[in-house]
Amino acid sequence: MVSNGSECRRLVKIGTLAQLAGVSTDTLRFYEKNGLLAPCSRNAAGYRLYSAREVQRIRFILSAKSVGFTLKEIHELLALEVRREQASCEDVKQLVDEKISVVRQRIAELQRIQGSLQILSDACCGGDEPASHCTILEALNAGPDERLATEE
Amino acid sequence: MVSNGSECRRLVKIGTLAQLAGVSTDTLRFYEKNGLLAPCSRNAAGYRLYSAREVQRIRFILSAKSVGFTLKEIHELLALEVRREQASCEDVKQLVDEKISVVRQRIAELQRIQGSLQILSDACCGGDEPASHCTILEALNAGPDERLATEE
DNA sequence: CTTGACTTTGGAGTAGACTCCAGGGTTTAT
DNA sequence: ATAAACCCTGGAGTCTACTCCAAAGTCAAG
Repeated sequence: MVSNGSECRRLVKIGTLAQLAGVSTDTLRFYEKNGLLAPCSRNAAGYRLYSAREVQRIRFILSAKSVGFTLKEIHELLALEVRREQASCEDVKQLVDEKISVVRQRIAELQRIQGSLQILSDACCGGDEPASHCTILEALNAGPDERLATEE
Repeated sequence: MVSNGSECRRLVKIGTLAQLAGVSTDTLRFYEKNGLLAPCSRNAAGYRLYSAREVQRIRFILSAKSVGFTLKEIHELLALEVRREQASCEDVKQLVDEKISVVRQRIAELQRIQGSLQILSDACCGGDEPASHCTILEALNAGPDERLATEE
């Protein structure tokens, strides 16, 4: 189970990386084909070998994916690279700042949804309000005002 | 204040709703076919008619979609409905609370990404740090904990 | 040395979420 | 009253992101 070869320098094969990341080997090859995740090297037999860096990379990919970034967008994020001495620095900064505002917007959307779900949850069983009926749309409508001011 | 049964004053046709929401009419019909958004009625010619309620609904759908919910998940969110007097209340509450934790997790992911992008942005041109090179992965690393424990 | 788990490539198939017709009927502005 | 603009249905096509072979090479244990 645990590889003993101390010569291995922590390089892992595709199956191990797949298990670490919780995806299939097919998915890893698919990501490679699409330029998201290349093995750092191959062994004599042509087996893909991955280092800790790639473990980190696949985790980032999955994290970004879980919040709705497309593979193309993730590719862009991963390609972002600041080199202070280069003239392109300003361009990169602008790009990054655009991404930041996208992310902020998404966080705001999620917070709205979370708030509505909280109202929905509070309206249920626990509260003393006369609400006998509530959906997420009505909760969204109720918004920050109008209703419970109960803070945690 | 009190909205009566017939809110039929301002019914719009599919093209108008599409424009309001910034999607195509095809998309609206697609959502209808998948149970996400039905017109509140049809006119004599069979044209779909939508009320303010549906405007709100499509906006919620798009908002949820933009943060990575699938149409199936959105369907579930929209189906969430609390009726205090019903026995199902506890079940619904549990479901809602599960959704809340999913949303919280996504917010946390996005905040991590945002933090990394901010580091990336700060590393660029403005900062006084000796960083001559920075990627989002390195920014992620630098972020909360300096290092991830590689479990093995 | 054999067995079985693992890896390779390439290519086909699938689910989700649209997107784009074709061939018709309806509404509206001039 | 007629053309432009809109709407209808049904079905085919597209794109993304996998997922699943098949045929063959590699490796570790017994």
